[in-house]
Amino acid sequence: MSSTTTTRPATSTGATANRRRQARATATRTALLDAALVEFAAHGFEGASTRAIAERAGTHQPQINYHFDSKEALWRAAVDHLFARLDVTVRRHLDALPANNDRERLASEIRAFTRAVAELPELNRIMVQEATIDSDRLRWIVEQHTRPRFERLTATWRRLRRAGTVPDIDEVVLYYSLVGAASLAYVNAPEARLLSHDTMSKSFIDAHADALVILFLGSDR
Amino acid sequence: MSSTTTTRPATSTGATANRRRQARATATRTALLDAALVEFAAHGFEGASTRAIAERAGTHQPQINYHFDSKEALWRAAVDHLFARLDVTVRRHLDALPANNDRERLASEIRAFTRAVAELPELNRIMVQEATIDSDRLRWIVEQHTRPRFERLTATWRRLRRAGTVPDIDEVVLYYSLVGAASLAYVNAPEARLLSHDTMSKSFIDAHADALVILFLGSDR
DNA sequence: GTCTATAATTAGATAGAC
DNA sequence: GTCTATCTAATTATAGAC
Repeated sequence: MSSTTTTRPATSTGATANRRRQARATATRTALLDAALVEFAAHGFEGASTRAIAERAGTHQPQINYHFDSKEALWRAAVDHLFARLDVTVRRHLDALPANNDRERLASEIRAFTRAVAELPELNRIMVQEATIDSDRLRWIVEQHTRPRFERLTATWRRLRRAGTVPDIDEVVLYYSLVGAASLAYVNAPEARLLSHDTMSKSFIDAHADALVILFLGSDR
Repeated sequence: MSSTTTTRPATSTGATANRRRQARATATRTALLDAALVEFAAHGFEGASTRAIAERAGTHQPQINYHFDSKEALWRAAVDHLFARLDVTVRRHLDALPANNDRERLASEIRAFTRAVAELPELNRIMVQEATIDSDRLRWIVEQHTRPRFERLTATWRRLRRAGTVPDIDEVVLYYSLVGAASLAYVNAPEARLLSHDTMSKSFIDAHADALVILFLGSDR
């Protein structure tokens, strides 16, 4: 140890300093990603300022252009990060809800999805702000994230609909009705609060998840 | 007539000129309101620029501060204008759908509401962008427009729920599930188009309205 | 990698001619 | 009422010291 420090003292201290610098850099990157999610969700891509993002992350505005190439590259990295968290969150809630048959499996997926979107309101806020007008960002998010999930849900619904397990409803109608019904209470949580109800409480989320299963799959069947 | 023009020619031409100027002013105001709705819906309050709004209205940017006091005053006037159009549009669709009993009346209201939000996608786009974060604008829109409509729908649902006419679902859960299910397909219409489906077509809207009645009221009962 | 300073644009709002 | 010109402040991005 002392031999190491004596044989190459400069290199060793340089290495630990490098390690520290790199850890600090990773922390800055992560803080910027988290701050970006909040700001983009609250003000939209154009309304969010890089200064506000940097300030929320506890660092300086030029760090955004250093760690990411541009405001748009930061946005893409933040969205990737968010969808990865969605998958993890849905899976976590699914594991707690084992299912036996097709109907119970879809019921579990609806409950898990509802709990996940309640946990990650920023995701649907960003989606709804971007999906409102055609743009390069929308095209990117659709091909990267929306389409695979859209195809998976509509395929499942098509199968259950043919089997007569679910109501006779077109799959695109179903997709937007289900996603809209599951997400609006959390996207609009600040509004709901003003209307005198906290939609972020566990009791609301549980009642909401159960209600969606009843609405989309019926109470028994 | 010719006597009028000859007895007070200056006053008369001044009066018609005034009338023309006033008509032009009203046209400018209306054009600004319509342009503001599109821009605010597409980019949010902070993302929309007064220059882009004026250009879309075919006039110049300082006209906004002349006809309205500020960007925020223009936003409020545009939102008032939009909610007034919502009421007219819902009523128009309701008249076409007479109802006999409580359940049929609510079914008609769900169908009319769905068709109205499909016709006015800007309304829910603006709502979802403002309801995402607490602000003076959100508090204003909630007290002016959201709360009365919220109270009306939840009161109706409470009554039908007590009578056993509808599924046993909490009224706040119902409110956000129904509004979300009815609006997302139109709020996110550009995304839906990229996913290969035009949700603005009459056939989609009809299928959607019927599906929501089945989902929220059951297929018969 | 992080900081300060600043360049280059663009924002909302105002002044004043017509 | 409508126009051009412009003010002040805020925006994203870059340069360069450390």
